[in-house]
Amino acid sequence: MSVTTLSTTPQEISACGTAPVEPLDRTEADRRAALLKALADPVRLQLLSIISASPGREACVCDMTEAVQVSQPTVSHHLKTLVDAGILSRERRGSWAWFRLDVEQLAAVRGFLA
Amino acid sequence: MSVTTLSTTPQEISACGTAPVEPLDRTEADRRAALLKALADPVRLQLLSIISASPGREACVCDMTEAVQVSQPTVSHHLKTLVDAGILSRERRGSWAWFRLDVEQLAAVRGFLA
DNA sequence: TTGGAGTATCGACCACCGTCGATGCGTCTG
DNA sequence: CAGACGCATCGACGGTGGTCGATACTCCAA
Repeated sequence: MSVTTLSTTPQEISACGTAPVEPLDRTEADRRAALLKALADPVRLQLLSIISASPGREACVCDMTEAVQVSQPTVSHHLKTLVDAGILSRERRGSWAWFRLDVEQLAAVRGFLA
Repeated sequence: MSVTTLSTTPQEISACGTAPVEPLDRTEADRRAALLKALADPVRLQLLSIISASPGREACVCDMTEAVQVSQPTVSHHLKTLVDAGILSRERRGSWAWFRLDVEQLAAVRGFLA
């Protein structure tokens, strides 16, 4: 077969002269995008920074509502988003709600960003 | 000063008994959120996976439009988003547009996710 | 120079997201 | 028990983002 002949074998050559590369599976892409989307908000990054810097990587809501410049319902909403994504876990201790960082989930994000 | 006395010193104690932690600066949080937002889309993750797996970490648009299930304008739009975020760089070679991955920018994202 | 192929831009539509005030639900404390 | 406090949920609003078809732009080839 001549080098100028177009091939129909699995090792096909595209118009610009490169071998095609299979993209990431769409389902897996959806999963990863959902995780990144949960992280892609400035207020949520601030909340995570507070929790991450706190002893035991856990913090109480009352400390966070004072630290960021949004209303209490908005803080609650953002925390729920992070819990739903599996990045935080919620635990009630009496009147207060505590949130703990899931370090493995965050490590997983760093992993597929490599 | 008694332990039950509320303090107004910098080492204040909040209602739930922890020392307050300063959150991430809002401007820096905006910067990081913008980067993560650019990554937080399944189609963009698929495009990045193609580029990342290609020799030299660069790929031609024509290979990508065939690999993902969206229209050509949409592919162009997503690539522009990644270029604007500084994750990709664009280069024209004759008729074709090539995109190269900025590995340092990705490393920076992994860095502040630690 | 003219045609065609590869990309980018435009305009529009629809869905989703961040935000808030108001309100409901638990929990502790007089 | 009643009130107060901490937090979650609801409903609504405005802004943003993903998608497409149509179209303009750019470069190469004939």
